Amino acid sequence: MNRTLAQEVASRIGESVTVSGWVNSRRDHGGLIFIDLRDHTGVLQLVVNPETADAFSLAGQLRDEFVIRVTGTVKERDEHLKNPNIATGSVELVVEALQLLNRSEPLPVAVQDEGQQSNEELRLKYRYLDLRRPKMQDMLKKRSDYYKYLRDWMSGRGFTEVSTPVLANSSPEGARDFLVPSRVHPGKFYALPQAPQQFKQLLMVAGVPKYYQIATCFRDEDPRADRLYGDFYQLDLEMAFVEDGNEVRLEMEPLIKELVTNFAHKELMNLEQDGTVRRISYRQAMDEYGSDKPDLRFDMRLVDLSDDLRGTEFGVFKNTIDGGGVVKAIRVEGGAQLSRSQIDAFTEIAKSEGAGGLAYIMYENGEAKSPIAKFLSESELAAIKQKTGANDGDAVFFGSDTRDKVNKVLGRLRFEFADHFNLKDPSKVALAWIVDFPFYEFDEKTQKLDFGHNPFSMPKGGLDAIRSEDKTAILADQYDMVMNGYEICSGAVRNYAPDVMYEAFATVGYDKERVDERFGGMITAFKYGAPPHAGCAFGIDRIFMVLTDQENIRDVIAFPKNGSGVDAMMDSPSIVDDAQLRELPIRVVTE
RNA sequence: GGGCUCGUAGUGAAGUUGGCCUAUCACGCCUCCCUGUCACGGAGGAGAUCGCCGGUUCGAAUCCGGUCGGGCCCGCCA
Repeated sequence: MNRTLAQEVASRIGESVTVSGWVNSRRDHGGLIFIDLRDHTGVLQLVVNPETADAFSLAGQLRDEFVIRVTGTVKERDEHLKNPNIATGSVELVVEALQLLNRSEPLPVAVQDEGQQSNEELRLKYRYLDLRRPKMQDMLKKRSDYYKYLRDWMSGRGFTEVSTPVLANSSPEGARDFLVPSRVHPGKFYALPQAPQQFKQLLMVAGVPKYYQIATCFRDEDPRADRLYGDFYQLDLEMAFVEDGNEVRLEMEPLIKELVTNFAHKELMNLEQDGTVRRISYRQAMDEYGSDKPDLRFDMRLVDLSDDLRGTEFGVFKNTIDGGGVVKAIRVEGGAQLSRSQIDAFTEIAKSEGAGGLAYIMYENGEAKSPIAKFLSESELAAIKQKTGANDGDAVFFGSDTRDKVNKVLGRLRFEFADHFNLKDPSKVALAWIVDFPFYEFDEKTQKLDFGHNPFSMPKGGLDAIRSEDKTAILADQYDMVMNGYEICSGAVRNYAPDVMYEAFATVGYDKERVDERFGGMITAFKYGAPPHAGCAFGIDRIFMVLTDQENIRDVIAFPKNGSGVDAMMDSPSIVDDAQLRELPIRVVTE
């Protein structure tokens, strides 16, 4: 039997075809029945006449989502019967034989894009039904094309795809691991890799010049709208004989730019004159945008006014500055139109980030209106207006606290104001590399030095730098790519020198034994002629989410877990048999 | 672990300053009518202990306490 797809039918007028699919809807006129048949290519109207008695009586019993196979003749519709709203609207299939392949109970979720959409809890529980929706079918297809694009591109650039183990070793320094007990070695555990970090570096030692893999990564950390619980995918890559992060960045930039323009058909903005992706230091990103993953589709930079307000009469600012803090401001174009209650809402957001309040100035009719204006001198007001670039109709909001706190508060407000004023143009993509991350960071809570981002990256300046006095001033040749406010890539030039590695870990309190215990395999390998190398990993689910205008990463995944790490459809995680546990051997202790 | 928020027929919503709620509407479901609809139309019908437990009250979907579940955010994510 020849099988035809719904969308092919239009080109086969006069022919007899057989089509299978689901009943999308049925319109029973008593003496004539229309059925919209749906398959993965679209919808096709079937017409069933009383003349075909068997088919007609069966058609009357069909319900939504019944699975059928029909044979009939493709007929061009009379002009006045054509439906321009559907792709196959100029034809219909006059049914000669109808076969019921399977029935369906009324569905617990909506499977049509039009009209009501079920809540996500139900959509996830009945994901196999939710995936019937044309939007989801589209997503699955696009995602497949996307993966092919990635693989073709990497392969075309001379990268070798290597699969690394899924049963690996625990690395407690990073995210929480998923542990897998070993039956053969009672009491010992594998861990699902958070990333194939060590394996890919070992491939460099092995002499693979350019490695890549679409790698499954596992992390047992609480999810977010842009971060899945459990497992997710990275385009993981590494290049040998690279000592400068620029080499990796320039190698990979074109892929991301192509994805934006050729694959997603969006407009790139914010590029350098020479067409490369802009590079911003971590320090600059934090100071100017209040974030290490700024959305650069809009400007709205943070402006430091501490010097201009050093002698101010306004107590809050004065105390902050005298105490070593900073006063910064952000200009919101058109912000003067904000209502009292809207400002209150933004103030609440500021407070939730740790601000005491939210001072502001509204510029209206040539005047600076503000509850704090009376405390500020003419010259101070002039400096604020000039430095922020505020015009009539704008508003300026202030943050006053330690530098990090102010950056955090104003960075959040920048994000929220952009939402409020619709500054996030979905047709545009702004990319940037955030570079020069601090190698170490001082943790206020534990009062200890810790790695800033990635302990495997090479400190700029090597051994000498690590031994220097001010550890927090050491930079790493480490780079993140940001896309419209999302971190989509993280990478580094790696530390391939055992002595630098030991020293780097010693600074945060790891002795040689502990380093050997944790990363012994890699350190040993580095003793046998490890080439310098660098690489990175792209969060490809997240990129796909941005490229397809989704705000939740679960919407680009076939079978995602919910925010509690539960797969509502499969009901995992679940209890296992005692027999299984005994074999491992593991005992579950509950309170 | 913390903050905010949501939970009402199979589905999506309304009602939430206590009484007019014996809970409203749309889709879906069931019965019947209908030969050109395409979100077909028409007539009728069934379907909800208002997430769960407790409290306040003459009276609770509505107020209070607790609890369970979802979502977003903070922490966390080398």
